[in-house]
Amino acid sequence: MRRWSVGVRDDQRAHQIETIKRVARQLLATHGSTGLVLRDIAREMGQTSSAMYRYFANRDELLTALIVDAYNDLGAVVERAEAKVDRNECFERFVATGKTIRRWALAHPHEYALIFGTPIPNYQAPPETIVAASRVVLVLATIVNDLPRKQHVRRVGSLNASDLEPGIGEFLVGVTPSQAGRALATWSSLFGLISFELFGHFVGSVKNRSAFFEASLEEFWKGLLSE
Amino acid sequence: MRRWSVGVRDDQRAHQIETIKRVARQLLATHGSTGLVLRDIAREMGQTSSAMYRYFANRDELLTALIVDAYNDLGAVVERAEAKVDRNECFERFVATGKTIRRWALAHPHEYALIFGTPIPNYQAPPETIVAASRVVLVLATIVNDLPRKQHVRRVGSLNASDLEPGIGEFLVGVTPSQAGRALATWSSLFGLISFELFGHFVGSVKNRSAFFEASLEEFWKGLLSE
DNA sequence: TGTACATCAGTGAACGCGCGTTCACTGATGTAC
DNA sequence: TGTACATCAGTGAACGCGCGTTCACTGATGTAC
Repeated sequence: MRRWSVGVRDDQRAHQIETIKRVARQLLATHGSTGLVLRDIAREMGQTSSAMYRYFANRDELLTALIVDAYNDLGAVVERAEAKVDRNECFERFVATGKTIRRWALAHPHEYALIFGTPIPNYQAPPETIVAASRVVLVLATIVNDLPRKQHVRRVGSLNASDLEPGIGEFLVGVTPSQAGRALATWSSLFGLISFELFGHFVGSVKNRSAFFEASLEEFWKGLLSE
Repeated sequence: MRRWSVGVRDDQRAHQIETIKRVARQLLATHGSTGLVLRDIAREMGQTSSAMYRYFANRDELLTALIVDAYNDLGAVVERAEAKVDRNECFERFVATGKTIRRWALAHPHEYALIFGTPIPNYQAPPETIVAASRVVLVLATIVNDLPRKQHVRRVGSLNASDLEPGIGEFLVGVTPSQAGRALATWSSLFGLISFELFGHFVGSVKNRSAFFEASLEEFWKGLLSE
């Protein structure tokens, strides 16, 4: 029978897992996703590559852990930033959320690419990533849910209820499917802007990326609501 | 001195280069960007891997060729589709452009990822890719340029002329920088929508992706113009 | 409290594989006179 | 038109390297009685 109190060994195990992931994130940041090599992580830690298999069954499991962590890290940072804003100021909450997502993306470009960039070939994301992924989405959804006058959320013209998944009603409450569609499009636009910037598609056109992002963010909000 | 008429050898050479790229695109489509392996391409062609070096100095050069081709293919397809629409119907031209980009992306997901997804680590895009990249952008710019009443293009509130690169004025003519910013944001939103769909971020929320895209496209256009 | 045993972390060598790239070469095709 | 030479496509073997993963093992740490 397993002891239910957490002993020294368990502590060290958890600590070691954290170290592996920290080093992995470091390599990710310096060498890109190609640099995520088990042997390099072990070398960096002064250990053998086979030691890694005490903590992760294989490379994909480590990758999953990093993806889940990235979603959670972004989620936590955004939740914290958004929570600081007056609950009644939905626009300010939206701006804080957007700016925080962008700041996190710029600070962790490779982790951002991991979760919002090209899917990794031959890698199937397990369900646990979906749970972690929903955190940021939930922040944005809550802002819409907290709007005092929901009828002001613009509809997406020719969108029917059947065009969206039924589950969407649990996230976005008190709005019509057509309005939910507008919210989805707004989020997609937000991440589109960040991806375009991060992946180099504003080279030669946008100079002051922060100013452009923040100005666009404001317009996205205006577009979400009807005057 | 080189013969200026193109001989049989030159024809065959050009044909061989096309074959290599075609096979490479096939492998890209079936195995993702990881599947882009010189040895596999050669094997598929019934040749030795070293034979590839008659046509491409190294793997990066082939990659560049594929990227340039992808941009040009997308550009050509979009140009053709957009040209079919009545020049006076700017909205219809925008819709045709957007729908064609999406259709191409769905038909060539890995080529789309190559040019609009996560940048490839340790790969520096040479200037020739930028030229090819500008074709699609130009189509979208021309639609805005052809608008009869440009004052109806919405401005991006707090955007200054200095926030954009000066060269933007050569693409988007007759509009203020603030209006050009709105156009840029619209394009970014368009590609954001496609990337979100392709990279799996609408799983669990959007069911009928075509309907959602087309409905959103219409809203993007409305957002571009003030009533 | 002490002892026998079980559990776990980490080692080091090896397996099997695949990669991009080089190089000396052969034979076919084109070119110059 | 014929011949000598240059150019080119493609071969096959090899280099050097790195990868994920396995496996028998050693020694330290925790557990049960």
